[in-house]
Amino acid sequence: MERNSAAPAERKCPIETVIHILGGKWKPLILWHLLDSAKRFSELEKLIPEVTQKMLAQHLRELENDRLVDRTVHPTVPPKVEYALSEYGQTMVPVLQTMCDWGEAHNRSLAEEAESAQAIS
Amino acid sequence: MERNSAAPAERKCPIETVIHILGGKWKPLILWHLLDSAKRFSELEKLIPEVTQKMLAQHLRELENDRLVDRTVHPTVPPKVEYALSEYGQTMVPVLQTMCDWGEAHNRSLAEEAESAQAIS
DNA sequence: CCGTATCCGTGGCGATACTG
DNA sequence: CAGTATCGCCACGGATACGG
Repeated sequence: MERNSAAPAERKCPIETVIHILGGKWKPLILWHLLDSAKRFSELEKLIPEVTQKMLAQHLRELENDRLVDRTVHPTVPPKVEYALSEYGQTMVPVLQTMCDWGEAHNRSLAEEAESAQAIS
Repeated sequence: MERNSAAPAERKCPIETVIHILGGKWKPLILWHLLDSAKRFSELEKLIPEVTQKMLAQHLRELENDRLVDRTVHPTVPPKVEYALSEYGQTMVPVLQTMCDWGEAHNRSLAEEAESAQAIS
């Protein structure tokens, strides 16, 4: 591991920090799904069908280490574990939102481009 | 290549799009340095000493393909090439800014944490 | 000065099987 | 249900050398 949490490197631009923290393939998706409410492990698996158990577990660990999500274990049988955006994780919401807005606009402009290209042919 | 530009995958969350576009190791840094003014290839090399020519060239090409930067060739001897944030690239500024702000705040809270840990010992 | 070409190592990620 | 363990691919990225 060692790619997350307390990287000793000096970062000229703080953007690097963000990239580093949600640099996993599924990190943003996971956070996105946790935005509205806490989710169980199996729920996240269903919400993101393409992700493997390994990566889901690994990314959740890293997000937990970075204090962005809280992991709550209910001592029941069968075991029940819930993941929620931590108070600190809430501070990431504007970042997620801004990125999401831009992504939407970008996708729309791509769609328009494809449309006008089709109009030519 | 093939990792950038016109990915056919359906993206549930537009955040994926952003991640995809500035998913390179040096992309955010490059854009960051282009924020205030256009830069030459060699200037960017000096501003980001750790980056290799290969990666700098590769990332600049991808950013150009994604319409985020404009590449201007001055037909002089010796050749002079300038890279600038395109008009479309300007729309990315708020994203960069938000991420940067969060990164700063995060680094600060990490520093405080280290400080209080030191106070104990 | 501004790149491209080639070789190669690292690690992110997937697939599968196993455990408390 | 909620994970861990192990194996292996391959794309990302670094180093070096070469071309316009």
